[in-house]
Amino acid sequence: MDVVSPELNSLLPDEIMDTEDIEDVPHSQPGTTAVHSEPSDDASVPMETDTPVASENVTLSLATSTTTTKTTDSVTGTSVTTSGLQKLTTPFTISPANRQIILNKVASQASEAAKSAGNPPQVIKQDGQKLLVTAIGKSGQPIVLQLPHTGSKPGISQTAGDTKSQAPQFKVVTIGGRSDLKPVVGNQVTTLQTQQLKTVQIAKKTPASSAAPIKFIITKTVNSKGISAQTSMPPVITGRVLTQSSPVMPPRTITLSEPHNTNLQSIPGKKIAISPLKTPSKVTVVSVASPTSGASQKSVALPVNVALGQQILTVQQSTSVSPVKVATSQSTTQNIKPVAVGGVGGSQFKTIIPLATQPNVQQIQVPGSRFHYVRLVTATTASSTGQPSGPSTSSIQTAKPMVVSTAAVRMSVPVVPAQTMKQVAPKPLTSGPQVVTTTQTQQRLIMPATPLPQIQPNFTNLPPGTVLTPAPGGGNVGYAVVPAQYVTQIQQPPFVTLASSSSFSASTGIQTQARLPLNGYCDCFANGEFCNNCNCNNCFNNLEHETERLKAIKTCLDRNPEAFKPKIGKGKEGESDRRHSKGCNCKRSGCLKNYCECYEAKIMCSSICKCIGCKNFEESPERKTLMHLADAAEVRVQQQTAAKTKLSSQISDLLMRTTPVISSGSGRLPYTFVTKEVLEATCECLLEQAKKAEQTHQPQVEAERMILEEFGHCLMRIISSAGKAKSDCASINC
DNA sequence: GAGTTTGAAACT
DNA sequence: CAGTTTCAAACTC
Repeated sequence: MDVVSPELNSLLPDEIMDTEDIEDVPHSQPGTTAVHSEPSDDASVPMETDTPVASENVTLSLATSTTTTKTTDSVTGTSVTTSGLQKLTTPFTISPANRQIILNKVASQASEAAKSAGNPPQVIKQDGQKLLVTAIGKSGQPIVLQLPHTGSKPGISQTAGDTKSQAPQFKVVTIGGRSDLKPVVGNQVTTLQTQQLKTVQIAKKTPASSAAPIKFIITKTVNSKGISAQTSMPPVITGRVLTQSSPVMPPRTITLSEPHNTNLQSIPGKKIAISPLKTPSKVTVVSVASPTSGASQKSVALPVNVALGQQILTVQQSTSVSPVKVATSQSTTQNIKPVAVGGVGGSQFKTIIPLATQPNVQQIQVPGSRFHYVRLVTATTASSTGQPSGPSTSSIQTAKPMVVSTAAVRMSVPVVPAQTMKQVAPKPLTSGPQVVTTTQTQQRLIMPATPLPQIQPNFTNLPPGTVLTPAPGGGNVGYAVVPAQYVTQIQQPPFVTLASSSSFSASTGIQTQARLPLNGYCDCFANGEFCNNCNCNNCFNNLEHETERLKAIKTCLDRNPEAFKPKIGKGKEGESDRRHSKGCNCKRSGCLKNYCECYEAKIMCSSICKCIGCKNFEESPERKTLMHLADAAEVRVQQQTAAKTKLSSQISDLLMRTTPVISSGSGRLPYTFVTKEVLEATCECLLEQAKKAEQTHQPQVEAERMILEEFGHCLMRIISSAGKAKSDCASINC
């Protein structure tokens, strides 16, 4: 069996076309109802019908009401059942010959749409294989995707149950922007099991040659129960053609025209969330059921994950023999899970409406492409002729999560010792509480950073209140360190730690755990710390209930050995990146809010994350924007701080410099009073004294003394004058 | 500070 | 393993 039709194989990227793990919808009625796409070029018979027709014009009414509408081609008898979404009716016409499908939104109700089943609103000329994409909820023009003509002869009918019949490669992708659309699970009788959709985000690092990161969204049907008459979905391919070698599956060449030029990409607000570094961990395949007879019916549902509240419109296509069937019976009850893939500008919806009966459709998020890619896998039992590399089996294969070769994707998530933990080296245990000096200023109870099978015995055997301190060169193993505030308790007689244990001596770990705050899972407990200054009620996460606490710890570790491991550890060996040990599971925050543990830890989401609509990857424009904003804010704060500091410094310096000037009046230095006039006067005085001594015939020594005394008098007068001037200025300034 | 949103963890 | 429930943190107003 060819899991992937040759056409699709030639159209889809290699990594997308990796079908090894793609789960296919099981056939409850193998060989009778399934319509299989032929790998060969002969794919002219898209519908299961006993009546050959020259042309197959199928009008489908996509009703979004709660009722399910099934339309039937008047010519071929092909009926299409749509499980509706409210207030959405989209009739369209299928022309298998030209392989075009046009979807146009109409405002009619579901019933009207059903009535219009026999009235194809549009007939497409049979001149090429096209895939039309329309925007549901918008009046935009339909998008036409041109598929390469396979050369098949249109109009050739296949009998029901013909496993070699080729489903027409009709690809209809409807993209809508209604925010109020919600998936409706009908109450009608259905032949399909309730199906659930999930999103697989395949992340890979942006290839160097790629202009933008590629993201894949793969949808698959999760059918845990057998479904009668299920067929795969018709292939719907959008997005750029990618090539990527896969270690599992050989590369495949895609020849489909690239949808870059389609209107799909030009639809505003269709930001597709890109999940980086992710493998197709979430795959949802919508089962497709095709009735083998008028009574039986196969439904085709194609889920599409779209951005921001986009809803999935499921279309059931029945290929019943009866020409016209407008009924709400035999509808498919499907649990369609809307997936918000991100984006901006409000809720939008994308709907991929499968028209063919067989192919499985997988929505793919291509990192960086900002568009949804849908991988179509045609489950068929037909001969594999023409199938380039697809597996050929005799039965429809079960779709499995696709494994995409993403060499750049970091897969392993080794957990390293807690970053926030204070690692201490074990000390030889002795009896009784021990208090050992430590370099840490504040001791905190630390849980072992490693899985504690080795530590646990010693840990549990530790006397309550034992304090372990790091030893020089200690390993990475963390041990319980009692907070400093509890050291006093420890140093007290042992009754402190055993006081309450007797009452719970028989309590199990769970019971003990239940007594702990928040069932033992408060942050303090999770962090391996005692509760301190918490608002816990009836808190047992303290030293007084150490026994119960240790039991609870043991219980937690038994249940989850990594319970006390840090969530954020280092990446794979050789990688310096920090990674979340479990990965986040964000759905609505886009991993760009602190709700996301990855984002909160300022790390990128990785392949292990299960988030939907992730934007927390390196190439994410949203993340870059946030980072830029954060950086800008930080820079701004730093600049403001620096400016304040500088200004303060400048003010201080200015004050320091301007003080002499300002106080020049009152704080004038004494030497400023020694002016030229003062010096001349002083010199005159000294000369006058010298003359006086000469006239009196005083000895030289006496003459010098008289001159020096006069110099002293002059200085005294200068100082006196200066002091007087300062006091005068001060009095004036006041 | 109250109400809402979100997602991890527990639970089924 | 997947869906549901719980609830505290994050977020908004």
